[in-house]
Order: sequence, then structure tokens, then C-alpha cells
Amino acid sequence: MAGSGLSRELVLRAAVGVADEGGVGALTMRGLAESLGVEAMSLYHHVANKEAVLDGLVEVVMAEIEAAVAGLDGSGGWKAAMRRRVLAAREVLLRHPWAPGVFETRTGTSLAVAKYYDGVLALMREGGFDYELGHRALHALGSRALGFSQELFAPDGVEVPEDAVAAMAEHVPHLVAMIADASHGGAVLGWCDSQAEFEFGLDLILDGLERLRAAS
Amino acid sequence: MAGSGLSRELVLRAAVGVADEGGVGALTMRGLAESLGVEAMSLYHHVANKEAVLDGLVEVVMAEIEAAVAGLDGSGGWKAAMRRRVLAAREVLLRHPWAPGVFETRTGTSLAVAKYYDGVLALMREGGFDYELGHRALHALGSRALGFSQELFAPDGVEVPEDAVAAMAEHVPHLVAMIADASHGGAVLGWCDSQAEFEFGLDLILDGLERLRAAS
DNA sequence: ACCTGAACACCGTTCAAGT
DNA sequence: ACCTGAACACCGTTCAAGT
Repeated sequence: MAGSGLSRELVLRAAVGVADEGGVGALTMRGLAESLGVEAMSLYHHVANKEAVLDGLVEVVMAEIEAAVAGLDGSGGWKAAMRRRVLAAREVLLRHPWAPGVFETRTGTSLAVAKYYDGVLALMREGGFDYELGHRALHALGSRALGFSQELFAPDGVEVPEDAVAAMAEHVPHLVAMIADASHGGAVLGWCDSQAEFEFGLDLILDGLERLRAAS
Repeated sequence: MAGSGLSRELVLRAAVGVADEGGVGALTMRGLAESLGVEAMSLYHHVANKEAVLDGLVEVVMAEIEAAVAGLDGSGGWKAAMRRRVLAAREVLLRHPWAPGVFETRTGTSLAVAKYYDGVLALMREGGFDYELGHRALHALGSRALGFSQELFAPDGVEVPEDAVAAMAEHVPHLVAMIADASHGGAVLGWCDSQAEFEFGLDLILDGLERLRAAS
């Protein structure tokens, strides 16, 4: 009777909301249910278990990425098109900072992710890659094709307290000198413009691949 | 009286053993205690909490890596030396397949990891990098400097069942064609020689960096 | 000082019962 | 068909008590 109207979609949408707000650590079946105004056990009528919720999270994010990628300009050669695609995917992931961590535990089983990489491979095929180089290119890009890479320090722009840096200083003289040298730097390890760094690494790989393609 | 003689070191060594056998998922305070023939609460006299155990795990693995890297041949220029260093680190990580996942949740706070990257940066400095390019190089390498990168499919050599591949086939035509084309391939997604793929990606980045260094 | 049992506040999940 | 309360088998961790 005009009841709750719970559904798999509603559950997953709520799960994304919970994760966006508090990270995957905050995502519990009980908490998720509460955010839907329902009892925890009701969720099990729409998803098999928590693993299925996490699988669903990947699906939702991949759908957002596919939507962002769908309307993209394909001109300017494979490299330019790939660059646009990756940076569009990255923008989606930046809205869901918990997503990379979830992806890492499930790539390999997700059809949505496989489809995305299929599109990436198609783009390279059109650009003149044979399957062997395309295959290696996929591995060389790795998660960068989806717009993320492991950060070394202070992953999510976390500020490292000044005294922790001081305590480290004598053990990592080169890192300290590097920070001091950085024109854009304060004395924190979280100073990096990670977008610029991401693009640098991406271009390094794309340029390398283009060189190999041209030589093949 | 010749008692248990528990210590932080013993606890961490046992924790590595548990993780090696069953993954981090199998690592619980209660289970860890049992593997030491002790009550769970005894652990808290030697480590602050579970987070501290995970921090310690990183320390232990980094110590293994530093030991492996210490005796390495430094000849042949920065690129050759770096390649040897990264592959030596990778060998250690292959013995602890759970380690990358733990690293990803704590790089940024680990002094041991910072020290390792300090060494990597030192190597590049000696090879003629200025701090700015060295900085970018660290980000471009990312976790590859430690010997691991995100795998796209079947992360740990997990075999994807044949029927799952068949179900995917119509949605990922290029991936299917790529697999069919692969000379070394059966019809599974887990076919890759991931060591060769890792080295390909590593060399792509190292070659790109050397080009930039030489031009600078 | 180090170790322990009982207890607390959480988890995911099962099951039998409700409507 | 969908939702629920109680219960089970786990967690990490605190606390007061033992030696």
C-alpha cells in the first residue's frame, strides 16, 4: 500500500550516497538500511549480500563513467581521444574517492569494467594498434585508464602534520630537499598538484605507446 | 619463568605468517593471538591496536625490500640500477601478495616507505635528474617503484571460469579478439604473463623519463 | 610487568514469523 | 512478495582482576 518500494536500484543509489559521505568504511548493511528508513534484513530481498552491494557500487560508478565518456569528442587521433576519455573518467572518480579502493578488490569480475576496457582497446585498434601492442598498452596503463593511480603520500590530499615531517626529515634528506626545492611548495608532503602529476604520468605512457605504435 | 616471551616483533612476525597463509582477511586479533598460543587481549600489551599491526606489517615487508635492495649492483646508469631495484622489490612483494592492498591504505604515514622513495629519488639525482623531474618521476612510477601495479583482470592469477568468459564475449568483442589473437593464449582472461607485462610498463616509463632527463 | 576472562558495542547473515 | 524481530557467530576493544 504505497509502501516503501525498495529496489536494487534504490539500495545501490543509497549505498553510493553513504560511501560518498563517509567512505566504504561507513558502509554497513545496518547503516545502509537505516539511511533508507528500513530494517537491515529488508536489504537481503534486493541484494544477495554485502559483496553484491560492492559489486553494484562498481556498476553505478561505471555507468557514470560511460555516460561521461559517451559524449566525448573523438577527433585528433587516438592519443588525444584517449587522453580526453581518461580525464573524463577521472572526473567521475574524483566525485567518488572511495571508488578506486573498491575497484581494486573486484576488477576481474566486473562486466562493466571489462566493457570499459573493451572500449579503450577499440580506440587503440582504430588508432593503428595491433592486438599484441594493445594488450600491453592496457597493462601499461592499468588503472590509469580509469583515471586513478596509487598516490605515494597523503593519498586524498590529507595534510601531514608539520612535526611528523620534521621527525622524518633526517631520514629522508632527498625528499626534504625536493620539497624545499619545489617552487609551489610549503613544507608539507601533501603539497602536490595531483591532477598535474596524473596528467604527467598519463602523457608519459601515451607518448611511449605512440612511439611504439609508429615504429611497428 | 621461561614464560611466553611475547614481543612486538614476535606479534608482527606471526601476523605476516597469518597474512601469507590466508590474506589480510584472515588476520584477526583473535586469530593472531591463537596462532601465538595466547589470549587475544595479550596482544594489546605489545601493539596499540589492529591499525598498529597493519602499520607493523608494512614495516616488516619494507625491511625485507631494503635487505633485497641493499646488495644490488649499481652499475650501468640510473635506468639499469632502477630497473634492478624495482624488480628486486617486486620479488619480495610476490612472496606477500596481500602487501599491496595494505600499502595502499597506509602510504603517506609510513616512514619505511618514505625512506624507500628517498632512495629511489637519490638514485635519480645521481643519474642527473633535478628535483622537479625527480618529483614527477616519483609520481609517474607510483606504486611501480615498489614493484606492483593494479591488475585489470584476475588480479592474483585467479582463473576466470570458461562460461563466465562466454557470457561476457558478446559485450567485449575486442577483448575476446585480443585473447584469440594472443599467441600464448588459451581462452581465459587470466592468461597474462604478468611479469612480462609489468616489465613492459616499467620500461615504458623508465625510457620516457630518460628521454626527458637527456633533453633537460 | 604481563596475561586473562568477562563484557560491550559493533558486524554480516539466517531463520521463522508476520502481513 | 516483501518486510521484520530475535538470534547466531563473529569482530575490535575496554576493564577489572589476577599473577
